[in-house]
Order: sequence, then structure tokens, then C-alpha cells
Amino acid sequence: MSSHNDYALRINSSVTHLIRRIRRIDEAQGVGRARLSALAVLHFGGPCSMTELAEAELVTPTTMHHVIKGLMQDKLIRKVPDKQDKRRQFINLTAKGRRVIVKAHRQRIDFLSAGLKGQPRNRIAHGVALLEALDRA
Amino acid sequence: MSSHNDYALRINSSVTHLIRRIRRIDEAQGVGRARLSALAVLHFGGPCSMTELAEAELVTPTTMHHVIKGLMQDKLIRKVPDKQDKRRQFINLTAKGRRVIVKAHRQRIDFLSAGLKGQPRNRIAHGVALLEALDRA
DNA sequence: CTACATAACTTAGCAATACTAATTAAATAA
DNA sequence: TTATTTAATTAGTATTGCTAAGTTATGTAG
Repeated sequence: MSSHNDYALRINSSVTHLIRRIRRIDEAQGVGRARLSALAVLHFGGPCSMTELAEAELVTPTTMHHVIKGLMQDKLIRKVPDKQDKRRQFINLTAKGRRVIVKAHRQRIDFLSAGLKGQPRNRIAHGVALLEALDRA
Repeated sequence: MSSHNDYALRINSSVTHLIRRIRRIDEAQGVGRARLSALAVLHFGGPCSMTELAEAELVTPTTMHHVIKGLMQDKLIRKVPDKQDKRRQFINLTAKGRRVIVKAHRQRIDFLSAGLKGQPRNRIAHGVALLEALDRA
């Protein structure tokens, strides 16, 4: 259907701009974007291995290795050996790491909340439903 | 209002996932993301100077300099001296550059179009309106 | 006109994020 | 046991981002 194409054009444009603005918020946190994103996975999903983290972020284990290394140096995470499998290591947030991700997440949510202000309830409910549908597609 | 906060949480989550997937589409183009984005500005906005491009992308002129350098090497853009001001140079897309950005844009739009398939017309219209409102906020 | 300031772009050097390929160590299958 | 697979690392490279410092061109004040 041609109108789907037209809507897709408008969604692409607004999402592109939204991405830029969210990126700016993330970059103001003093922690790189890949690192911040890894912290978010650990915060909302709980401890997991490096490889699982890499899968969640759609990057190679090598890339995640470097991200983890940086997070370790900043003491935002901790590695815990897996007793069952000596090859694996669980990545845990430190208290400091949790503070960082909670603050960063708060700022994103505040930005989005502010954007919702004054919007019709109807539009918000449908908008959220659409985004979640795009996500599942 | 507390419900705005709840909606913001859901929007943040779905937009985060959407960003990841769009990033993957962009990365599959064989041209880096910053370069692809610069090509899009030139394609949809027309020729402009390096500094203007940097402003559009919210990066420093230095960063844009490197992006432009890479695009030049790949022959995706061309520099044209400004007769009025010898310091400036206009950046133009080459035919090859235009092909690259048209194809990449097409893939993004196709991905989004596919996601809209089967969604109620109502939800789509409101959803697009919400995204555009967030963009203006 | 000279001198100073500003603007556009470049260069040098650094850090973060991403990749492939090769390596090490541990677990599992044949 | 041997072979294969899996988890993590290391080496090397490219891209994307920054600041600081430099060059060349333009504009302005004296």
C-alpha cells in the first residue's frame, strides 16, 4: 500500500532526529554510549556473560570485550567466575555502575516525558502501541 | 503526571530496540554510519559546506572533515570551490554517492513499511503524529 | 593601508567503538 | 582419547568522535 510508504518516510525522518537527540543525552553522561547501553542490559536484565551481552547488543564478543574492559577500569562492573563453567564469567553491576545507569535512564525518561506533555491521551496510547508493534515486527 | 512516565518508559524501550535494528540496516550498506548520514543530508538538503554539514549532524568541523575525507576517497562526493569565498568549498554528491544513499534510504523505508503492515490505520496515523510531536518538543 | 580578529578548513594526536583473524583454555561429542 | 565447539582474549585495523594548534582567506578598526 502506498500510504504505508508515506508513513514510513515520516517515521524514518522523525526517528532519525529522535536518535540524534537521545544520543546527545547519552553522551552527556561521561560514559561512552556502548558502555552505557551495556550497563542498561545488566541493570534491566540482571547479570550475564560477556557473550550474552554481545548478543543483546548485536555486536561481536570482541567488541563487547573492549566495552567490558573500559567498564572494569571505571569500576562500573565486576567479573564473577562461574563455578559450573570455568570459561565463563558473570558480569555484575557495581553500586557505582548502578548509580550511573539509573541517572542516565532517568534523563532519557524525563526527556521523553516532557515531549509527551500536552499530547492527547489518544495519540500517546496509539503511538506507544505502534512503536511496540514496529519493535516486534 | 505519572502515566506520562509509564508511557515514556515504554517509548524508551521500543525506540532503543528500533535504533539497534536501524543501525544494523545502515551498517550493512558498506559505508560507515556517519558517512551515510552525511550523504543523506546532501541528498535531501542539497550541496552545502563542510561546516554546515557539521552543524546539521551536531558534530565538530574536525569530525566532519574526516567523514568528508573518507567519502572523497570512495568517490561518493566531490568538492567544488566557492568563487565568492576562497575559504569555502561546496560538497556535492557524485552519481555513485546518490546511488548509495538512495539504496540505503530505500532499505530503511522498506523495513519500516513492513513493520506497519497489518497495523490499524488509526494507530499508524496517531503514532506518526506522536513521533513528529516528540521531534518538535 | 596595516593590524587584529574572525571564519573555513586542515593537521596531529587521542579515545571509544566496531570488525576479522588468530590464540588460549575449558567443556563436550565421537 | 581425540576432535570439535564454546568463552574469552589478543593483535591489528578502520571509523567516528574529541581538543588543540595551525594555515589561509575574509572582514574590520584604527
